[in-house]
Amino acid sequence: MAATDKALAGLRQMIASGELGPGAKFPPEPELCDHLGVSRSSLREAVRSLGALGVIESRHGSGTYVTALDPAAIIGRFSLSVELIPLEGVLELLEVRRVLEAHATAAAAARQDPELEAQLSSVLDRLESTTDATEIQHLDAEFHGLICAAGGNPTVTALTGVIRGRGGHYRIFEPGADFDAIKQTSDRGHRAILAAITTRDPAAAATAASAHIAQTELWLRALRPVPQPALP
Amino acid sequence: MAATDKALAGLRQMIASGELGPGAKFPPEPELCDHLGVSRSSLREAVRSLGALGVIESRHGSGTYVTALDPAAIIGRFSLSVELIPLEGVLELLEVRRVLEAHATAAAAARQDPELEAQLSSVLDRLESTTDATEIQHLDAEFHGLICAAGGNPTVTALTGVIRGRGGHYRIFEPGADFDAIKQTSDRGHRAILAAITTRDPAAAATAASAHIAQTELWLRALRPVPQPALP
DNA sequence: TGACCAGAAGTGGTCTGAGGACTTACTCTT
DNA sequence: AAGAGTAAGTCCTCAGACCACTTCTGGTCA
Repeated sequence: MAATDKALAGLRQMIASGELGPGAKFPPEPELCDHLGVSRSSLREAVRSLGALGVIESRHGSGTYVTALDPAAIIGRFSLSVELIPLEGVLELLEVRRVLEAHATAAAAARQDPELEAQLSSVLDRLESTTDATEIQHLDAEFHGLICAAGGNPTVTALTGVIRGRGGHYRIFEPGADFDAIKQTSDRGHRAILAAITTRDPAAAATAASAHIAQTELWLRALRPVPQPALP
Repeated sequence: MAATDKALAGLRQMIASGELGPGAKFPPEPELCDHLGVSRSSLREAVRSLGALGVIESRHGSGTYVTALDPAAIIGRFSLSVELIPLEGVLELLEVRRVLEAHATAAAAARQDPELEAQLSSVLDRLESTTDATEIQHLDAEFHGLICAAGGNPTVTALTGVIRGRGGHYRIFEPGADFDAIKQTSDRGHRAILAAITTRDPAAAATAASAHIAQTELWLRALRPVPQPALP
């Protein structure tokens, strides 16, 4: 077994066995090297691997710790890889988002939360009054993010957020021939979702959300823009 | 900006910009070090990070390559972190699986594929005739995996597979007082799913799959076994 | 007594250099 | 033309040194 793999397995085992729970601190690097039987370089590469996956966190000068192992945070790490997925794969991911977000939107509609409805209405007012692509993207993310959060499952919120972020790199809302038509269709979709939530109709909310995202899928399929995602 | 972060950003940028597409080969390590302005240690830690995320693959003696950037493969990498998530988080993830698998099962039912139905029936015959916990787990995974694959979205298949794998670490089917009752309920759930698929009823299939997984969630909530996942 | 500051110890971050292990391509032999 | 052997290219691992940051400790001063 390769040295780095040995270190990786050892670190994972320390967590899986319950020896180190969420938030626990690992021994110092030299001690871990002895314990795992690898050099410091190999150990550090293993630590980086688990760090990229959101399982371990190194704090300079302080130590190395197990993260909270919160599923939403771990899924958030996916954005590093999802942002590099080509368009073909993004379409597969959008189906996941469509299904999950329909579910979350239905749950949000069942909650009967006037404050949420006021927030959403405010976001839509701002969204409908702008034509700036970046602002559209941010407000769209806020709208859907608020709804997903109201759905009550942070994991769903994180997962849909990652996928939405990837889709946003393909700029549908570039000023162009179809801009007005696309924008109007999008705005109507958002209003339909809000209406279903306001009338506390989960089934209608799921349908509206599903249709709205399906529309996005159609635009992406049709546009097939140059797959050149912008990094943050 | 820290050295490793600089290397990480540089590597990602090379992929995101389109300079290196899926399957492309990176320059040798010394050359990359020059280009990115970091030492070999830092570069290698960055490569490991992207390797853990399924974006980059290093082949000993050959070179470092961009992976196929296939979303299913990238999601599969999640199992390394998901397998360490505590029970509380697993319940959130199971809701994701329930929603996605209901969707995939409905799609499978709409496909009208006699060969699939024969395969599923065979798996259930074997599943119903065993009481071995490990075999139950494998056959259960095969049953649900076949259905998800028939659903047509590999990303959904990968995602549900990762979550199912995590849930499997909690051994519901340990021989005990409730074993027979649990096993019978589980078997009935599987038959209900297969019946809906055989009668080509997507709505019934979605409902049956959703109910079956919801039952698993209930068992996990009730049992709250010692969270000691087994590593492969 | 309390707050603040300086130093010391602990810990991760980075760099350099060396040798080993594996893959690949080439060349020579049969 | 096929095979074995060789050489070049590349990643893997280790070791040691030094730097940067955090944390704790002890003392000082108001």
